[in-house]
Amino acid sequence: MSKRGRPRDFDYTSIVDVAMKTFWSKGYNGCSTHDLCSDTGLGKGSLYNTFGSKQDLYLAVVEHYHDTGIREQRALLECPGSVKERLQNFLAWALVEDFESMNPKGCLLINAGLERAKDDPKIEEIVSRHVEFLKQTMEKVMEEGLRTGEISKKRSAVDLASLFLSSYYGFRVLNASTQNRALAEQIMNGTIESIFGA
Amino acid sequence: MSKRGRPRDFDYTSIVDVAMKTFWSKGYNGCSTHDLCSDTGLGKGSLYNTFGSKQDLYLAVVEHYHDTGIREQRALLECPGSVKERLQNFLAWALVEDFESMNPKGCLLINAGLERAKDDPKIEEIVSRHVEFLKQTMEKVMEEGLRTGEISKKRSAVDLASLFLSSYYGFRVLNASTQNRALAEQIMNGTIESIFGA
DNA sequence: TAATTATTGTAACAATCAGTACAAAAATCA
DNA sequence: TGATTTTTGTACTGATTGTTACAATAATTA
Repeated sequence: MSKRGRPRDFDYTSIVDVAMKTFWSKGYNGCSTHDLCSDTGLGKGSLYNTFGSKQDLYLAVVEHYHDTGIREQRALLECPGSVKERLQNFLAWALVEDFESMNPKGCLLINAGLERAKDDPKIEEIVSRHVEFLKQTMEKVMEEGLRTGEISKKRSAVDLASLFLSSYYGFRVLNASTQNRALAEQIMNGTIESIFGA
Repeated sequence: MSKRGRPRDFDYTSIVDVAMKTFWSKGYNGCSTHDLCSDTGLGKGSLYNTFGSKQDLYLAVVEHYHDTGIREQRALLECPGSVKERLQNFLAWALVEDFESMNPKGCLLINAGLERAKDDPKIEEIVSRHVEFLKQTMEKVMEEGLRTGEISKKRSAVDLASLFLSSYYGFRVLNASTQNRALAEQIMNGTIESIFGA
């Protein structure tokens, strides 16, 4: 009972993956459907037949970034090891993303939120969902730190997670817009110190 | 010894101010020269005669935002009062900007950095300069807090300033992309708590 | 007043924009 | 094989992009 008609000769998710890089490096308004076609190798017919519109493809891209990103982030935050090590690894992972990977500009999710959330409620929804997931994961980590005594019990897990969340996104956007590695390392230090003391 | 020729019948900086709002709400790639003309009331002749190009006008806009912004931020951080009050006021000011003002989307400077720093080195330069100024101002405030004992002496002013800086920008971009006021208030709490303890 | 110099609005530019029309191609199913 | 169904590439659409050309306008200076 397979489908009739000519089968498409490309893989949906690998096209989304390529389009992701195009949107990532140029932004939504900064890249054209022509850019997307030439980067993916698809013709306009295939692209519009498969994804409907530039906006819909962007949604698929951001959703895909959320899916893979939240998995990666949870893996880092929920892996074995001390709480301090895990939070350090989380920031170190972001540092590599921002300074040593081929990935062009910071966190695609926050870029999408800043550029499109006001114009596209679905983008705002995905970004809010991702941030909420990430914050909850961070809260669990902070609770563990408080339970084991790694973190002084004077502060609540919610406050700690909120701080780490905002500091993390500030880290990402400062990295993307200033490319200042020395600053990045000071922020990593300052963030870890603020949670675990001197 | 005044200039010859027909004088322009508009004020340069007030046009920059209007263009700032247009770029702020729509982004660089998201607004057209037509948008800029209709918002400012200028014809294309005047606009190009005065500013040269869309890119040059954007540079003037971001520079102007930097000028006025750094003044406002320093005033908040260097005013009389306790260090805690000043840092709280700083975040409260950003909260009003992001949730209660007519200003459209977060901090124009960081938006400009994310959208244009990779394509326009002059934008990256302005953003880096602003961030550097702001961080130095924050460092002075933290030094004062350490000197007076408001802040526990276990941490360095540089670490504290770096943390506050990143948390501040994370605050701004999360506000702009999720419009979640409850989260914003948790971040304010978490940030202040992390500096001054429970 | 006459010469000079700058600003202004309008019209136009080629290029690019997102999206569509459609026929050829390629597969499945009967 | 022949009918059906989907994909694919190409050509095209009208609208918009950033920018320029230029003549009319309006001021100053001599």
